[in-house]
Amino acid sequence: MSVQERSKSRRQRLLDAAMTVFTDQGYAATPIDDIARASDTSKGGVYFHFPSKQALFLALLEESSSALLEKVEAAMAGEPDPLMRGEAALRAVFTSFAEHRLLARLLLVEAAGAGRDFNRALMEMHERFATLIAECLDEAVTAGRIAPLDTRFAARAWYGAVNHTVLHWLQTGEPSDLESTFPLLRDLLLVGVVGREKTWARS
Amino acid sequence: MSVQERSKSRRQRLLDAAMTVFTDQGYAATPIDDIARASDTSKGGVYFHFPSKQALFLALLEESSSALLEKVEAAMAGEPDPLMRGEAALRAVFTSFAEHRLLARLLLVEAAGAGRDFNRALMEMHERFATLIAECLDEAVTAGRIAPLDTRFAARAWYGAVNHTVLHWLQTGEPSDLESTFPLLRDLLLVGVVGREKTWARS
DNA sequence: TACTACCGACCGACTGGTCAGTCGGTTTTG
DNA sequence: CAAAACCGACTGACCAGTCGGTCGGTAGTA
Repeated sequence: MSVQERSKSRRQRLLDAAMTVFTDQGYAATPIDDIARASDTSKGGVYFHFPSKQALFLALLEESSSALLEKVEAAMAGEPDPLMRGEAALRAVFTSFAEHRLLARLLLVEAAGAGRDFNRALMEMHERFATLIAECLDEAVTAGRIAPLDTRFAARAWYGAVNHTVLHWLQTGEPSDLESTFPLLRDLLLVGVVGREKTWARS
Repeated sequence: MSVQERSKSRRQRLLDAAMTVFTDQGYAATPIDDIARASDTSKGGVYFHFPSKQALFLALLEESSSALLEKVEAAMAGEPDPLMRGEAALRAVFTSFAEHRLLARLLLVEAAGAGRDFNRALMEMHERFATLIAECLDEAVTAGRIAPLDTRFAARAWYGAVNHTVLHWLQTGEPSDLESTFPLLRDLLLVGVVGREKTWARS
C-alpha cells in the first residue's frame, strides 16, 4: 500500500473510532487517548492527522453530515414531482438515521451541547437540509400544488418534527422500527401544507 | 433575616448564577469557581448547598422546567375547548421562551449535550410537555373534533417543530420577534390535524 | 439583661487526578 | 538516505471536590 493510501486509511480509522467513542461518551468526556486506543493507533498519530481535538470533532461532523446530505440529494434526484421530492428527502433522512444510530446520535445529540463553536457548524448543516425542503415547497407553490406560505419557515418546522421524532427513538428505542413512523409523520406534515382534501394518494 | 431565609436566598442566588454561567459557557466548560464568583459566594458555599456540580445542574433543570410547566398548565386551565387548550399550551411555551432566552438555551441546547445522565432527565421533561398536548388531542378526538390518530406521536412531532423553531431563533436571532411566528406555526400544525376545511376561524 | 456554649452556614487554600497538546525518537516507504 | 508517518512519555494547566477554620445568630442559663 502506498504512503498516501495508508495515511488516508489511517485518517479514516481515526474518524471511525472518533464516531464510536464520541457518541458513546460525549465530546467533553472523551479523552484523545481513548480515540487513539479505539483506533489502534496513538495519541501522536491523532495529532499528526488533526491539529486539535476540536478539529477532529468538526471534521467528523462535516464528513458525516456531507455524506448524509449526498444520500438525500441522490434520493431526490430521481423524483420529478416537487412534493414527491420532498417526501423522498424526508424519507432518506429517516432511513439513514434508522440505519446509523451513531450518526443520529452524533448530529442530533452530541453536536448540540458540545459548545458554541459547534453549534454554529451544526446550525449550518440543519439549514442546508431545511433549504432542500424549502426549495421543494417553493416549486410546489409555483406549480400551484400548494397554497403560498413561508416555505423556509415551514421547512424548518418539518425538519424539527423529524428530528424530535428520531431523538425520541434514540433515547427510548420506541418505536423499535423507526421507519414505520415515517408514513405517519409524512401525512401529518403534508396535510399541514397541502390541506386534507388533496392528501397524498396513497395507502 | 432569619437563618433559614438567608440560606434559601443563598441557594436561589446560586441557581440564578448557575443559569447565567452555564448557559453562557456550557456545562462542561464551566468551573464551579465561576458560579461561586458570579453568585458572589464561594466554592465551599456551592458545595454546601449542592452535593456536586452535576446535582446543581440537575436542580437547575428541574426547577426551570417545573416553572415552565406550571406556566403552561395555568395557561391551559382557562380554556374549555380542547383544541384551544392545545393552542394555549403551545403559545405559553412560545412566549416563555421568547421572554427568557436563557431558559430556552438551558433546556434546548445545554441540557441536550451535557451527558447521558442529563439526557434522561431532559427527555422526561419533553415527555411531560408532549403528554399535555397529547391529552388535548385525545379529548378532541373523543369529541369528534378531529380524526383519530396516534396522538402521542403527533404531540411529539408538534413539540419538535416548536423546539426547532425556537432553536433557530436562539442561534440566529431570526425572527427578531419570536412570538410573531406563533400563528404561522399554529396554523401549520393544526391543519395537519384538523384538515384545512376546518381550519381555525381566525385571521 | 448578660454571658456562654453551640451550631449551621459559609469560606477558600489545597489536593489528587485528569487531559490537551508537545516533542524527541523510531519505523516505514520511496 | 531522506522524508513522511507514527509513537508514547512527559508537561503544564485546569478543576472537582475536600477540609480545617471562621463567624453570626440562637438557645440556654442565671
